[in-house]
Amino acid sequence: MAEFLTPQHEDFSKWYTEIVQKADLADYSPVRGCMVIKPYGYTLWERIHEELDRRFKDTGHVNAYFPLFIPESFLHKEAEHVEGFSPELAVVTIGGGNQLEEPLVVRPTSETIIGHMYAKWVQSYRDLPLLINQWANVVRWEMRTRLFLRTTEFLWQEGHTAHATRQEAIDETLQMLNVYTDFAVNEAAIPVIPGRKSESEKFAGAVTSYTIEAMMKDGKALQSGTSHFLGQNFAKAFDIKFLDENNEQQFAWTTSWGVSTRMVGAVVMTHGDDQGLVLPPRLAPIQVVIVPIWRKDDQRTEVMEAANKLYARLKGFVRVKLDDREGVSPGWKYNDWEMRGVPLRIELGPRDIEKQSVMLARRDIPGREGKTIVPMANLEETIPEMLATIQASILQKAQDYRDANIQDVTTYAEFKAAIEQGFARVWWAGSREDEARIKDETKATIRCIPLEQPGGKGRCIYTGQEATEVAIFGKAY
RNA sequence: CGGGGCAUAGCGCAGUUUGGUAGCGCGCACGGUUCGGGUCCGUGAGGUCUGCGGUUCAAAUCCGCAUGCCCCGACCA
Repeated sequence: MAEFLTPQHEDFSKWYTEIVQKADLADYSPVRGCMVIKPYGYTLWERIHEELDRRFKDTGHVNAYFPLFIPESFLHKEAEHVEGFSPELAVVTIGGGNQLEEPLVVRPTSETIIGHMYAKWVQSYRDLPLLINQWANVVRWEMRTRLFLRTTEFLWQEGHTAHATRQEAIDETLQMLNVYTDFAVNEAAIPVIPGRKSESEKFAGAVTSYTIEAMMKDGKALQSGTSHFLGQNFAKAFDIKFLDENNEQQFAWTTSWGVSTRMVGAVVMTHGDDQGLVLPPRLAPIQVVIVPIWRKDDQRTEVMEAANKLYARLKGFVRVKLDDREGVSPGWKYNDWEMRGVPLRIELGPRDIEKQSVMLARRDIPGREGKTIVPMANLEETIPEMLATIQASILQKAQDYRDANIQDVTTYAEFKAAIEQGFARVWWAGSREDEARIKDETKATIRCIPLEQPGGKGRCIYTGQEATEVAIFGKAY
């Protein structure tokens, strides 16, 4: 068999670039660092969008839309925020042929303009909490870009909430982290580690940042969603004030949280194999593909009739596609749909029709072992069951892989070895500077301080001081 | 921004060293053959060789400048 795809073990990075394009997820655009999300990739994003949006609504949030352009001065109102984002801003200076009085930045994120609006909208504690999300594009002028993982323009959702009390805002921040974790595990089948960001890794302007960190198949970490407790930083910068029950002026407490099209990259790099994508059934644009098989013309009529009937039947309860392309062999189609990561394939030929059965092939188990013959009568039960099995199975596989590549280490030598293949979990009491030195020496950073802690005390891996928490280090995307 | 590589048909490349009618594979179109794991045969369409300037009888090829993209490093969802 010819090589259609660079094997993962040979060059994971190349594998990724190739599969994203070959599976029709995205293509490069004429503008450097930007991508075109193709229909198949966009449908996957739509599935992510739907599942997240459902969870946001369930937790009391509503959607709105804020403008793409932000007055440049807004960015300057929060000191850390401007420092963090200045290097990567795209700025519009000309409009309608005239130099603008004040340049407009293309939003890199919307805390500032939303802060400005919230200040207008919030007068009383009765106006709180404000629980708004927006689905939008944002622009960050990145040095190096990669399809889905880091592009100049990307799609995301950003939730922005304002609360009357500190505790309520903290609860919101953690609630949304839980929502992300739930989504990642139960929809994307990605076993993420929820945790807190270190000082140097936190969002520009946040008091505390939380993250869900995932391990990709090359052992590197991908930050797949973030939730920030912003304290009163933005409230003070934008004057979001309200009168409380005692008729006293208070600053609001705000949060923000986001998941981006990077999630698509996470799905690709968590489950994909040398055959191509492996999509979790719950997110897959196509869950089942029917490949008809015939030899002679009379068989063709018979098979296509049966295939069309089957398609009409399945359409009611799964996302199904009938591959009726002519001129390509069934074997070619198998490979083609495997590359696109379709979880389940139905092979339907004369032999099956005769026996009133179909051949079911699982994407997550390659070759003959993944094939079973099932009676056509039970497909309403068999297919959803099989999809659920696949979903559970790829989650388990990803979790086993991750667990096998997280090591608890106590010496710096072990640490260095551990981060060559995955994550290192260590006792940590170091400073921002210690973290920077480790990054220089090993390229690894604190991915997160997991919410789930072992308790007790230990010796800090770097400083040798007494430490009360463990941190997870890894090389990051 | 530093280092490296590349730019020739939709895609992947050869041709550039040594200047002389622009080629191969895949894909695409048409016809036939095939179809239970990437069929086979035939016919055909498709190129201002990234751009600008120079050398020359003659430039994809030599020289200069520019631009774009990819990979590796510092910043980042």
